[in-house]
Amino acid sequence: MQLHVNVRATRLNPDRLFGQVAHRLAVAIITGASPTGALLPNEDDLKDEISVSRTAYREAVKFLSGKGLVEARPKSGTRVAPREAWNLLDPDVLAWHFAADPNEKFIRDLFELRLFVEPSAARLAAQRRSDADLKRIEAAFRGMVENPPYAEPTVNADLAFHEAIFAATRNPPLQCLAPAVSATIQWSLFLKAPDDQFFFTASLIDHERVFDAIVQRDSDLAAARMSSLVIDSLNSTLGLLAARAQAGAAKSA
Amino acid sequence: MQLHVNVRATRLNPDRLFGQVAHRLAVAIITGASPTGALLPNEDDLKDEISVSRTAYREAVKFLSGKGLVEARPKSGTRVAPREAWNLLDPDVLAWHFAADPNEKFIRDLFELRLFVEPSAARLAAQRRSDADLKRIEAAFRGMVENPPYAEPTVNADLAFHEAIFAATRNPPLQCLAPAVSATIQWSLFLKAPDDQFFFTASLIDHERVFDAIVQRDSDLAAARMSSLVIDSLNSTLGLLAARAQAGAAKSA
DNA sequence: TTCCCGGATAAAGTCATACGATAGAAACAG
DNA sequence: CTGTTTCTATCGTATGACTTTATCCGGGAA
Repeated sequence: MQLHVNVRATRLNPDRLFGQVAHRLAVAIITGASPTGALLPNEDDLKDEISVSRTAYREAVKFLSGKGLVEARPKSGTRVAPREAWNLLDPDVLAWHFAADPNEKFIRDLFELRLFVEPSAARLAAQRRSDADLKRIEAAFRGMVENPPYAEPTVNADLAFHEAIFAATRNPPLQCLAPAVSATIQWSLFLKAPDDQFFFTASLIDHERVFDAIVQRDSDLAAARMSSLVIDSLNSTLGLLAARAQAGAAKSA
Repeated sequence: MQLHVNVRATRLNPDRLFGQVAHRLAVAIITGASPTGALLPNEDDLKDEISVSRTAYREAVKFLSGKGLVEARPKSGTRVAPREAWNLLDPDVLAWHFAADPNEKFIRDLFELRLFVEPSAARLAAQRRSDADLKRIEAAFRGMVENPPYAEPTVNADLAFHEAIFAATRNPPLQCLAPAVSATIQWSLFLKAPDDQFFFTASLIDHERVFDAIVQRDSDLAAARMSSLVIDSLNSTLGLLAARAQAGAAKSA
């Protein structure tokens, strides 16, 4: 069975010019290089900066404004919107964060959200899953087992596993949170220590236990086990963040 | 104290031409008038349809593509994306739904999500609230009490109440779910029966109990009471939906 | 017949230019 | 110093030309 991945992947087409411009602007905003309230380069000036036509630039801005990153007000200029206005759960916005340094608070917040949502999703999945859902979840799990730890197919299988559970909830708005879950998983990978065999094996077991509970249609068990999975994942990620912070401190000293 | 409302309100500027076009297209997509896979009017043909320049049209499409509603590919055309790709939690997408007939499944799904998230949010708020948060929540609650039932200021106060609780969680990604909660509240209003004094009073009591729990920093209590609030609200809304369905059936019969 | 390749083609993407409208600053008058 | 006017900068919209890309389709090779 084919793995379902990235149904709700990023919408920005990097092949297109406006997409590259949008990416540049977005990263500058998210890293804080363009602080809140800063005027974006004037639509005429930007020709000199990145030799691109006003059209492409404006379409990039429209794309970003839809996600709340910028606010274009006629005559006064296009400004970076305050962070409270950003749609942090948008797949593109989540993805752009990977171009910035890891923000521990943000990652913790995402895990916190995940801890609220994903156990409930697992509960619903246990109640509502069809056989097709089950196959899809199982295929994803096997993808995690059969590939080398932390390799790309393994990570994709991990993402597919969680996506499949969301899909089994039959709740489309809830499924829109899958990208946020994916982001935390990708952060773990991004931060991964070279050979973390222990955490990987533990993670596999966590996943298997969730899967079994869903097979058995035991909703409370599924929720509880998903909680454990998320907490284990959080702890592992926090460990990696701490290690990274230590390494950074050592280097700068 | 001023009520904080709509921090994360819709980003579409209805004064601008491209905004009107985006709204038109979005409503057609969400109502299903333009079904999945349908080609949007060709960029050249649309001049005849809605006499608007290609520029404005294209910017509207970019805006919608960022929310996953449409997908534009050279040579093949701009198509309506499948619903799984839509960002249903985006404030604009939620708002556009109000232009369509109420979709009971969608509203139930939103309530389900709310039931997973908002009690947890109330729990965090009880733990983390500052005095300023408390003032903001209280101001919103007073706004609900002091205005006539179902009047606009009352509804705004209701929205502000829930937004303020999300704000008190200090978790920005979680706060991004506030628009989804607001949407359910606005649906209740939208469907409201003329004089539903009973439900309104019950709702006030629910809100007061949540507020008290947050004041007392009793996180479990806050979560439990928020659950009750959401369930009561769900039941009330389902009742309105049923009444509406009955009325519709009677009319068509 | 089937398969692969390559050109025709249609649609979106990009560019340059022009003009309109208006928010906000600057200049000015009281 | 304050209120008013003028002016400019900047976004919004329109238009036409050109570029890029993916699909379609037909022809030639296996």
